[in-house]
Amino acid sequence: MARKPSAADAPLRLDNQICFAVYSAAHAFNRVYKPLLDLLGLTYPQYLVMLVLWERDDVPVKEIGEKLFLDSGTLTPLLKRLEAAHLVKRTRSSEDERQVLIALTPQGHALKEKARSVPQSILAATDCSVSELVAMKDEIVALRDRLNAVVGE
Amino acid sequence: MARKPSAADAPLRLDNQICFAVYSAAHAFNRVYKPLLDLLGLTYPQYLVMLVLWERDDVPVKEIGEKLFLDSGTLTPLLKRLEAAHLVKRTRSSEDERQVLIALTPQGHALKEKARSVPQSILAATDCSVSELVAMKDEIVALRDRLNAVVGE
DNA sequence: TCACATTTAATTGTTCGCAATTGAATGTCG
DNA sequence: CGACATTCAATTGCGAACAATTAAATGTGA
Repeated sequence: MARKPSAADAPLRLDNQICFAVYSAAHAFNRVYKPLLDLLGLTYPQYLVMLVLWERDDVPVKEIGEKLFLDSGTLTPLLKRLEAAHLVKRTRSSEDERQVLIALTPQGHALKEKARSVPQSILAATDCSVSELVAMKDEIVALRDRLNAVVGE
Repeated sequence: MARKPSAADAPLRLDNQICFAVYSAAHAFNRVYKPLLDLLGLTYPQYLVMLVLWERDDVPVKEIGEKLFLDSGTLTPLLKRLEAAHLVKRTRSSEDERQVLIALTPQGHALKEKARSVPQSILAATDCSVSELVAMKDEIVALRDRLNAVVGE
């Protein structure tokens, strides 16, 4: 039973799975980012949150979650760690007391300058042209959005 | 100080990051897999281990780790959970007592048949042609391998 | 043979990621 | 206005993921 490679098994072969490609590529990115982000004192998900805040400050947790596809169970402890590192401040909104607004501290703002060298280091590690990467990124985003549409976002 | 959108900020914008595309696509895949794998009683990483074992049985932990890019810190507890679920058996190799060999139980073997419908459901969720997916997969794998080469695998 | 390095899993501790629940604030509808 | 549902963040519990360390088995070289 299932001793020799069978054509019927092809869909279950690891190397044929796009999702394993994506899964393992995500981990590979993480490993490349790690030493760069260690210099900033950030983990990769924390870096993503900082990217959001460097674009727009004073944002409710909900909005960060929508941009990063993460929920409060992930974000609440992560944001508390960023607060403990003096990079953000968490304050309950006065208009709507259900919301918690996340604002950068001066140190959080300042970290942006140190982070500017990161994307270029990553680009070098990919050994790809910018146009290739943009094309791949657009394809992957389109795929992601179709997947999220199925789950029902 | 960084009030209006600046061209210098483009590399730090979330939407320009291929790695966020990959990261968020991996999570999107996970969400699509979840209800399918719940029927098998597996998590996604556990499913990956089972894919490896369905291809070749009686494999040392090390080899599973190399195929999935995971280390013993991740695999040891995961394999213990698969053993607790009666899907695999862990036995120390007699030739080399450092190695632990992972073998499928009859239930582990049988689960392969239930899993055959999974890849097709995923394919449907992507709303892509097979050839498109194969092309993307190959690109992503090539990128992953270049990234892993930089870290030094 | 014996000291030493290497290999392999297991362990410990920290951080994600998510499902499920809780509790407070807000919205809605009769 | 008042019962009810909804929204939002926090919390709890579990399963990854990985760095760092440990311990045992094996390999290597003097």
